[in-house]
Amino acid sequence: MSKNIFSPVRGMKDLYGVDFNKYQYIIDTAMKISKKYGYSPIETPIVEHTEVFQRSIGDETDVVSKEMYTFKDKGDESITLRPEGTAGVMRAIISNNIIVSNNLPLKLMYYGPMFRYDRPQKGRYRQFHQLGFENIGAKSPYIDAINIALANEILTAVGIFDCQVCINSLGEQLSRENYIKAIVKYFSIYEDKLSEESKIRLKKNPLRILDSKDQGDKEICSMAPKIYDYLSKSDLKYFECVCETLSKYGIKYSIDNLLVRGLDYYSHTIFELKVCNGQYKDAIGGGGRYDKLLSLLGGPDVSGIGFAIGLERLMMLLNDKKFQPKENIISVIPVSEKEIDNAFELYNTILSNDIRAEFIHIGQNLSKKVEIASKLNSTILLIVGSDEIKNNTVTVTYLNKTEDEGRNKTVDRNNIIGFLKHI
RNA sequence: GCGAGUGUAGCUCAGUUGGUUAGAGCACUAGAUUGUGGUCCUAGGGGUCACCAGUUCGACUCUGGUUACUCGCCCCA
Repeated sequence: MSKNIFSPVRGMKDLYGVDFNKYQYIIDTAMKISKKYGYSPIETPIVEHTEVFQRSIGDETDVVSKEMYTFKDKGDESITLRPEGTAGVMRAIISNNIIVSNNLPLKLMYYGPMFRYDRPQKGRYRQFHQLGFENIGAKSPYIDAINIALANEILTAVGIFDCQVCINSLGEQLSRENYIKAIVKYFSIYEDKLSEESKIRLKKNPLRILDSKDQGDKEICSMAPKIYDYLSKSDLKYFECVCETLSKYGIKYSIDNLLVRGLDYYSHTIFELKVCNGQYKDAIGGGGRYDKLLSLLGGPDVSGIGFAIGLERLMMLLNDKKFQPKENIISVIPVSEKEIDNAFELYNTILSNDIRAEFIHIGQNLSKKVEIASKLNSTILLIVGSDEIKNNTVTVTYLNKTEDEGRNKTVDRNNIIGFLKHI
């Protein structure tokens, strides 16, 4: 097919049918769980000042440097379609003066479309959806563990059971800086053997070398200094407490010293939720603690922790069959034009009793109308003809039954609502 | 930004070393005739073979370019 304006813009897609049902189900489930944990919903604008993302995510990250949808508006202001949710939520906290104190955790959840100008592929779109949670104000290993438990609970509730929790710690800023110095020193020795990408990372974002999927890089990484030797005593104790608490919760996790994050604002506990079911093995969610994010954006110096789940990736893992609608759709059918008004009256009565129904009056003959009803997946027909009107009855036909099973049934018109409610 | 693969009917796809009028299944429309659809039968509609150029007597088929989609890499959720 040649290009036409009726196909969506590259990397964008229409959400409807089974996928829409999956989306709705995930949001509903997450909302329910979020209430239990004391989160309240927030919806921030899709567009923010470009600086909001530059300052929080980090200028050097790929997300900011090459994946953002950035435009000049008519006032010559640089604005950006949000590539993730956390930055906007932090900005909202500051601009609405939502009170955050060190011992009063503020818990917010959000969901909606995010935009990254990236090459589309399986489970990745330029407009995609995330569901995220932010817990701001208090810093404690217990809160970190609860946050991970929450992420895990949502996935389990939705029906993802083969999910693996990977955690790591990036420590306080000073610990991290020392560690980065150490790995730069280490990787510089092997610079010639590193992949081309990692050579660039060495200068731009050395931590990301640890995350490389290149075989050669992996071998070099296996001998690299580990962050645990560079964490301060309190950092280490904090991390150990997070792990112990998770164990107490009964949450299986694995410590991955090579786990790093793509956004610059993370510190301390970071985690990722991976799914490994053979056909697909990638992170469907991830997050971590951010000590300096709020103050970076001009807010109070308060720590927070959050995570986000990629909804398209999650939806991909859900079984289509469970999300196909299967209800008993009722169709009201007048036999001929003479009965249209009478049948329409019946149709309205049904609707006013909050029962879903269709009114099928277009079609040359009864045969045609039944065919239309059938194509609408209607299983129950209410036939109104001259005989029915005369006798004040309705003929009920079950399209999913055979003649032998009692396909047709005559019901008194006055009892029809009661009859339908018991189906 | 890099690599690979695909593009033929509404959908899923065939299409012989290049040769008349490009096919199948499903879907669609009608035959159905006065109150019953789904399965069987019959007929019918529907294609600039993604686009542009080149080679050739002749191109869906070969070559080059463009474009779109899909899948990887990078990156990320």
